[in-house]
Amino acid sequence: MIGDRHIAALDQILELVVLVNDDMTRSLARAGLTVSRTHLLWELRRHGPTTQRDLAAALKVSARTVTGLVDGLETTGFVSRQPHPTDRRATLVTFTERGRQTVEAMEHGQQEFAHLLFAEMPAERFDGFTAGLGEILDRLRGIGLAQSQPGDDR
Amino acid sequence: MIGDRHIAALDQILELVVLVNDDMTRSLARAGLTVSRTHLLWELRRHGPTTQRDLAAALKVSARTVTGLVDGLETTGFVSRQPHPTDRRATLVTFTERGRQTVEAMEHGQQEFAHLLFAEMPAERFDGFTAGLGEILDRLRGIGLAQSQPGDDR
DNA sequence: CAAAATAGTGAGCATGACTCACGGTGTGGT
DNA sequence: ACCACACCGTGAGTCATGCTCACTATTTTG
Repeated sequence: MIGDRHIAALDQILELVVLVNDDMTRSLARAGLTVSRTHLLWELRRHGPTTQRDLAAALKVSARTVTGLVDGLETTGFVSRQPHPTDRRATLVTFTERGRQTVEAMEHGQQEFAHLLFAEMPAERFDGFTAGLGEILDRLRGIGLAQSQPGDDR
Repeated sequence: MIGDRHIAALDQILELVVLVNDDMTRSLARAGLTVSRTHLLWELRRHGPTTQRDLAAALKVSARTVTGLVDGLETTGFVSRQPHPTDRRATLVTFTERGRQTVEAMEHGQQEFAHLLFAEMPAERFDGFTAGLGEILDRLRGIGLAQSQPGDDR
């Protein structure tokens, strides 16, 4: 029956999630980073100097969590805290030179990773994959994600 | 150029990872579970009553970590510790009735989730997707996963 | 039978997430 | 102009997950 093939495909997706997660975590550890702290650096990359409050909203975590992430990134020299020019309550988080260079190196590494995954794939298969993936993403986003219960993770 | 399409596809994959992770975590929280504890339950489901040492090997974590996971699952009533019949050093971790029912419910939920993702997808697109996904998984597994540097996670 | 290996756990550490409470600052209503 | 309220960041404390080191109890091995 068809159902079995669907379950097998879901198992493949779950394996992909695990492999990609593990790979990212290892790569980031080599660079002296964690996944959460990297999220924060990417937000800085997108939006430039940002208050901790805005970072909390963008990363969907509490303000207290951002304090901890910035503490860590400041200790290891990737970002620095600057007073906000007009609001003395707020602090602006900005890249240090080292932080900026690290993020640029990560962007380059990401391109290499994409090349590694797709470079030798026939165009037809690549297109078929992205078409299916796009549809799956639409459903995941659309269903609100809150009702379904995959119940497991591999 | 083609490279841009590859990067876009990688971004899709990273979004998928995030969405699936978040959805799983939420679903499990509703059931009173966490990802790691669920891994342990699935191992019990596959292999029946198991020593903590074997669970540690299966889950690729330290023995000490298994102690903590079993502590939590025992407190919330999903598993119980039984003395090993022949080795008085070891303990066998077994399902409680509640634990067994919970895992069966999760399996059912996973089937619903697969149905939700794939049910209305044309067979041709489904096949194209799984073909591409299979090739990507082969590369991820094969490359050892340790050399590449995606550097980012969304 | 003594020495070495194994099974589980206590203690202690780090990360990342949360809440609650609190001090300092900005803003709006009267 | 002022006071009450809202907002920003952080200290303190909690929980889950991982780790190592040290220890006891037991089994296996030489």
